[in-house]
This record gives sequence, C-alpha cells and structure tokens, in this order.
Amino acid sequence: MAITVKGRATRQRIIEGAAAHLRSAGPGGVTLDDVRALTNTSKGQLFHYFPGGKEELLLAVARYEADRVLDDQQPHLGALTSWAAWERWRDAVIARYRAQGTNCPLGALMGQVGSTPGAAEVVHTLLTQWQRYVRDGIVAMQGSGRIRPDLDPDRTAAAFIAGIQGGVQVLRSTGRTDHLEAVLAVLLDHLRPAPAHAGAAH
Amino acid sequence: MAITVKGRATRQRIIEGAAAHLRSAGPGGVTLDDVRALTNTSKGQLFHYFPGGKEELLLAVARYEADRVLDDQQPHLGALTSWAAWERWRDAVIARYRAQGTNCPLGALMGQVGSTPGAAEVVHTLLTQWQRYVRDGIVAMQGSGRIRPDLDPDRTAAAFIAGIQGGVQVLRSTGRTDHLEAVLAVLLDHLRPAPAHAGAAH
DNA sequence: CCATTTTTGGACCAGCAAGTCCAGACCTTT
DNA sequence: AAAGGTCTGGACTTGCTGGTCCAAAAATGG
Repeated sequence: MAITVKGRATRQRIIEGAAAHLRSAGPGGVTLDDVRALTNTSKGQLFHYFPGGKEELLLAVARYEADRVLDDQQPHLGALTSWAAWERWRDAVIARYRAQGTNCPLGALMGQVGSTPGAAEVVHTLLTQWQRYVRDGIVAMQGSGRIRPDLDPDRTAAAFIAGIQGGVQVLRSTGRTDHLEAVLAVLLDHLRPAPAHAGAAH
Repeated sequence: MAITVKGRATRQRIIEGAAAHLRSAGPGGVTLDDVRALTNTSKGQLFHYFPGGKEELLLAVARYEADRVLDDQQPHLGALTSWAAWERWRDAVIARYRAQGTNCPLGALMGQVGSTPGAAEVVHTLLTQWQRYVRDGIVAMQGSGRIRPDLDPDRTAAAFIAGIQGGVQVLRSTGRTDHLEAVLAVLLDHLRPAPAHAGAAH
C-alpha cells in the first residue's frame, strides 16, 4: 500500500481549495494557513502530501489549472475543421474568459513564472499544446482549401496564442473582453482566403 | 520648504533601485531590506518618502515603469504616419522586448494587479494611452488612404494592444520573441488595403 | 484481532519582513 | 548664529509564515 483512496481524495481537496484561493488572491498572497483553513486540513496533511512544501503545492495547482484551461475549450479546440467549428471555438474562449472576469487562473499562474522555478515549464507546455491544436486546425483547413495556403501554420498559430494571451491579460486589468474579441476577429479574418476578403467585418 | 533637492534625489534613487530589483525578482520576492541595501538607504528614509510603506513604494515603481514603457517606443509611436514609421515602431517594440528577455517590468507590474489595489489602474491608464497612440496612427493613415477605411480604428488598436501584450507575456515564459513577431506581422498585414494583399509575408 | 502503515491534528520553532521610533546630522532661512 | 525644518541611521517590536515533529486515530492486511 502506498496511498489510499482517502489519501488521494484529501490531496485533491487540497489542490482544489488552493486553486480556488489562488484565483482570487495573487500567488504571493496565499499562505499555507489559508489553504489549511479553506480545506479543513492540518499542517501535517499539507506536508504529508506535498513534502516539498509550498512550492510543490503551488506547482501541483499550476498543473491542475493548466489542464483545465485546455479542457474547457476541448469540444471545439480538438476539431477545428470547419469555419463553424472555428467560430464556436472562438465563442467558447470568449465566453469562458468573460465568465472568469478578473480571476484568471492562468494569469495567476503566469504570475508565478518568476518566483516558482517549475512554473515556467508548466506554462510553456500548456502554450505549446494549445498552439499545436490551433496549428492542426489550420493545416486541416488548408487541406480542404478553406484557409489561405500561403500561411505558415506554426507561425500563424503562434499569433493566435499571443493574441488570446494578451486579450486575457488585458481582461485581467480592465474587466472587459473588448481586446480579446478584437484580436480574435483580426486573427480569424486573416485566415480567410484573399478573394472573399472585401467585406471582412462581421 | 517641503522637500529639498537632495530629498527628491534620494526618493528617485529608491524608486529606481526598487525597479531594478523588481525586474529580476517577482513582486512577492522583493523585500524592503533588499531595496534598502541596494540603494544605500535606511528604513527611516524608506518610510519618510513612502509613508504608505511597501504598497506605496511599489505603486510609485509601477508608475515609473509604466512611463518608461511608452517612452521607449516614443520616437516612433507618436508619429505613425507612414508605413516606414509603422515598421520602425514594430522593430523598436520587438528589439526592446528581445533585449529585456524574461525580465519584463510591465509583466512584473501586471503580476501585482491582483495584490496591490492601485496597480490595476496604473496598468489600465498605460494601456489606454498606448492604444490611443495606435488609434491615432490608424486614423492618420486612413486619412491618407493607406489603411483600409473599413477598419474601426479603436477596435483595431485594441487588437494591437492585446497582441503585443500577449506576445510579451509569452516571451516572459519562453524567452523567445517568435510569438510577438508573428502576431505583429498578422496585425500589420491586416491594416494593408485588400488589393496589395497577395504576397503578404515580409 | 494484532501488526503495520497511512492519515490526521496541532503544538511548537526559527526566521524574516514590515513597520515604529527616536536621536542625531544636515540644511536653510532669517 | 540660532532656530526650525528635513534627512538619515539603525535599533527594536510585532506578527506572521513556512516548516518540523510527534503522537494519536484510522485504515489495511493477514
């Protein structure tokens, strides 16, 4: 025996409680005592499940949140094979972040990039996966001739990632999704073939 | 007399020292003792010039850094009246952030958005000014017929801000400017009138 | 039902960091 | 030169926070 069902449940409870608290307070503003109180646990449990202490806990939370980011877009993100799918995806992204408002888990996560060593890697992995999904979508659409063939899929996908990231970033400090919507509109428009280009605005 | 020349100099020295230290360490990782040591000052001075303590100091640093962000783009950003100017501006932005690498003052600043109350407002002001410069450039270029007239200047400028913000954000965790360059390329391309559209890549 | 292992609770410790306080140096004005 | 303000230094306090430790409870397995 190495870990019981109960143990795993407790561990998960700690991660989720810490995640919830981390979303509202910044990473610097979260203390182990907060987590302890919020999850009805004791110091002993915290260090039992995360021997590395606070750093290990925060990293676990980071991974947990990173997974959720992609999962939340997942019905659409994995199958960007039609314009309708792209638009549904865009709407899902906007809706998700609008709902989240100022409390951005990824944002808080990025805030740790400087402090926690492993955080940068988690973020990097997330962004890479995210970008690959978009790239695959572009390639698929190019295959069926619905996206301009002269675009570099990787580079264009990178632009999407940057755009979304920035839109969310701005959202964090303004509370509005205007920037996110604007940049996504430009990016999507950029994918469309030149001919049908004229009346681009939707 | 309310504040002497010497006093103002000391205050400035504190701000700049704190700013330098904040750029490498995260906002959570900076202590007043660090600042004190780095600027050859004493606790007395710190609280003499920033009665509000750490929070007030960090806010002053935030304002200082925010000013620098725009200043650093300033020869170009204020006069986006030709394609050459736009490209020089883009190059300046990329060069600036490439040089800065992972140590992003604005990024560290955004990290405080959650913790320090006033930080969100500072960031918001910065982004608003920044966006206005871009919008003015778009309007000017539309006036001379060199940018598609069907674009909404504000919305498009918002897309620029989001894109740059995201590119920098990604830079913080990857160290590469690929995303920033990619999104700027897409955005600039989007400004160009439809006719001259075909061979967009540069 | 006993032995072993995991899980849990919470007292305790050490160090650190923000903030206070006051005395003395320095300036500047009359 | 005297007085009143500003500037500077640094000792000290206070509270918190991450982390340690150990003993008791609960589960597990034979």
